[in-house]
Amino acid sequence: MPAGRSAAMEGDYSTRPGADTAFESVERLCGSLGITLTRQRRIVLEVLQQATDHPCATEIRRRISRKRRVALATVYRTLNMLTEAGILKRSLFSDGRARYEILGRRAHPHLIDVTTGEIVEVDDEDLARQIEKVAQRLGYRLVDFHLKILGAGAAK
Amino acid sequence: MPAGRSAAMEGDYSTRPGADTAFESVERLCGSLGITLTRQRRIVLEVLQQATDHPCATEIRRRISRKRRVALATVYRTLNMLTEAGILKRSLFSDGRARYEILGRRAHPHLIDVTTGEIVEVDDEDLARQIEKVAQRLGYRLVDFHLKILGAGAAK
DNA sequence: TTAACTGCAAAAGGTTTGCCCCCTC
DNA sequence: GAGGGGGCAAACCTTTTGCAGTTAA
Repeated sequence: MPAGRSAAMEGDYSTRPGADTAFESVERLCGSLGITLTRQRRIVLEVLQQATDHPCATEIRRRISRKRRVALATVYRTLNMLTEAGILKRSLFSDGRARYEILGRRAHPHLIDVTTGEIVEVDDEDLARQIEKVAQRLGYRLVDFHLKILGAGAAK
Repeated sequence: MPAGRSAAMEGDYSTRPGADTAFESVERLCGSLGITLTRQRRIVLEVLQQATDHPCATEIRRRISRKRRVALATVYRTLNMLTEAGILKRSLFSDGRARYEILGRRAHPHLIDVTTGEIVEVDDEDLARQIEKVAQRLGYRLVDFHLKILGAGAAK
């Protein structure tokens, strides 16, 4: 099991700038897809909206349960529904748990520090473009990609 | 669950050219790492050597059990040991099972046809180089990468 | 003989499902 | 009163582990 995800795990995840606006757009998206935004689903979305990391189902529930209460099964059902609807993105990391994020922006790589387990989001337009080109060359239309770069920290 | 992995699942996986030589080198590698190649471990390696796909633990055992017999726990223990030794590479795909391949060559992307579930191996030196550069730019030394490109088949 | 390895069965951990209640339309 | 959603607990599936028997150095 990964060692150091202390910061995020302790619960002090901060708010992403512009979260409100994004939430409204997700809400609209759900509406247009015919997904009823119940209390529980809204709560799950809120947690993901506020997260700056990629929480798993139990972690999402843990964050919820500070104040409110949603059954774990409901969290899973919500995550599955929203993933199938294309609103969330599910990623599998090596700890065996699925982790989720709002599919608000383009697919982006994750860099995983193999020494600490820390996950860093990467933004690189060139890389994304090149991946798209590879898919095209093989005769496919790029739908999405999952790139995990495992790196050893330059730390001393 | 993924739909079409019919061909490989039916068991008609073919032999990779040059498999014998490669097997000897794996065997040597195990020796130099102090890993005893028992009957069971050799069988697991043989299956992986002959595979052209990326079988999961139960699938490996299924292929074994045509003739011989290895306990599933042993398959798992072997896969873990060889993965930790750096001889195998474990990849997580979206069906929740870990799949394995012999780490004989450089890390390479997988293209997954989202319509059929088919997995295609991709070779692209430029892409690999660019991923390495990204890691370096962020201050890491590239250890490995996992790139899954999800594409929609150009099929009619 | 000791240490490593295997098999079996049970346990573990994440995820899904069945069932029933509740709420809404 | 029909239908969808949620809670709870049980089921499921992959993977791990404890233990006892076996093999090998």
